[in-house]
Amino acid sequence: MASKSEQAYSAVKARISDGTYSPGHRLVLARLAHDLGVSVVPVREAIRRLEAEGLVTFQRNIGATVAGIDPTEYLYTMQTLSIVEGAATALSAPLIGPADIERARAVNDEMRACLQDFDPVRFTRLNQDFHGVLFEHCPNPHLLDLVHRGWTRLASMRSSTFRFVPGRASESVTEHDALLDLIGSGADADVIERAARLHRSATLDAYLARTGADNS
Amino acid sequence: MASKSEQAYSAVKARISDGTYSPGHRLVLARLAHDLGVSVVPVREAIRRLEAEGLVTFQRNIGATVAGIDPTEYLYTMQTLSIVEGAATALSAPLIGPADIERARAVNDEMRACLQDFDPVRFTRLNQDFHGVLFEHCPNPHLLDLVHRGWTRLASMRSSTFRFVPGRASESVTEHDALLDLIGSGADADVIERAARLHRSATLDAYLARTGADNS
DNA sequence: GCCCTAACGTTCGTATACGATTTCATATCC
DNA sequence: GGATATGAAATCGTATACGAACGTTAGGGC
Repeated sequence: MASKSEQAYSAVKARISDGTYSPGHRLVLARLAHDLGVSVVPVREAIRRLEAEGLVTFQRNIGATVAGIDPTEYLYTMQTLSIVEGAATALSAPLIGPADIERARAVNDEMRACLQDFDPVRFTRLNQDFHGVLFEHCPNPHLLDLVHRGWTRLASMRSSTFRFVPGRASESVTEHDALLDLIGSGADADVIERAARLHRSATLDAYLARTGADNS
Repeated sequence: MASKSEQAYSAVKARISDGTYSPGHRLVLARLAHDLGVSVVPVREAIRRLEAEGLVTFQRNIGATVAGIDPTEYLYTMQTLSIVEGAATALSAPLIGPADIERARAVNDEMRACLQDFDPVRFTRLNQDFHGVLFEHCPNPHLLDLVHRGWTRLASMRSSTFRFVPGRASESVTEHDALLDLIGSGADADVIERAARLHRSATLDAYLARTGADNS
């Protein structure tokens, strides 16, 4: 059995990711401890871990709250993610075989099929599966960890994802195919890195364009 | 006054960075608590934070040990650092003014002077100061945080730094000047990013060449 | 009517205590 | 003699308890 700390960590993280605890929600240690059936010490540890990942903000003698979806935070996260995802893709590319590309292609076809009856949660999941196949052979686990942290952060503010820019989803699927072509043809690492980075930052640009339009 | 957790965190981190606790050193909670004059709960929190930063490894029901200087870990950290430093430099470049460049140049001159009577600790500190000036205006705090985490990781295994490849230090100083020239001349972000990334990965390459020579 | 102050309740911070798990040494059996 | 089981010691994991800090509200003074 996992430790109580792990339980608390997973439980709170899940509730943040699925939206049960919205941004700004106050996380009272004693209350969480009661709800989860454990004492406050493991809950404290869980909260501090979540703080280290940027999912909650913690103020001494005040308490923890679920981290907000500040647009600038979103920008920072997406920009950082574009950098580490791009590098991780480029590093992984030489190790990706034809079988992997076939699997990625299959996932991408599912994403294309998902464009009708658009389900943002399912689409996001498939998107992670797609890039997961690419990163499977990533030779640098540290870099991969940074990618996963970025994904987790995005999940906690997932109201800011594809849901907001539906047109971006179909572009994304097209770019996936192009990326697979590049990898399959053994393109230079520089070219692959640039493509992967732009793939992510284009989503950010679409978001910025949309919010810019809203403000005008 | 800072909380006991903070005290414990800073104290243990400092002792890891300055080498008091060498890699592999076992960190016993009760012992640390006694030495620091606090109880075990704050020490636990401190250890978990250090674990999140990768400075210590923690095994359930077994305990914590100072993270090792596994050569592959060094490789991962340096490679990741080359990526995030490169990107951070490129993002910061447009915001760096002539006064900043002058300051960076002054720090680099200090580094050049430091090449005689080589003091690796001082040199590493000046190196961080140099890049610190460059990152001062970095528009993405997340990215900057990743850079700082990388530096901290390197500090914990600083026996793997310039001390091992003395010839690399003078190259580094020369590259610093070239980098400042690039930034001052308003070069493209791509060019600056590539130069900054190579600047870091060249140190890694020098290390790999040296250890490779040792093994043959 | 408004502001300042003080007391209250809520929540966090830390210490202590006890139960759970692992490890190592020793003794016993094959 | 070697391998395995058993015990004790060490260490971690968690619960509970109490003290400290913060925010809020009620009361009094201006």
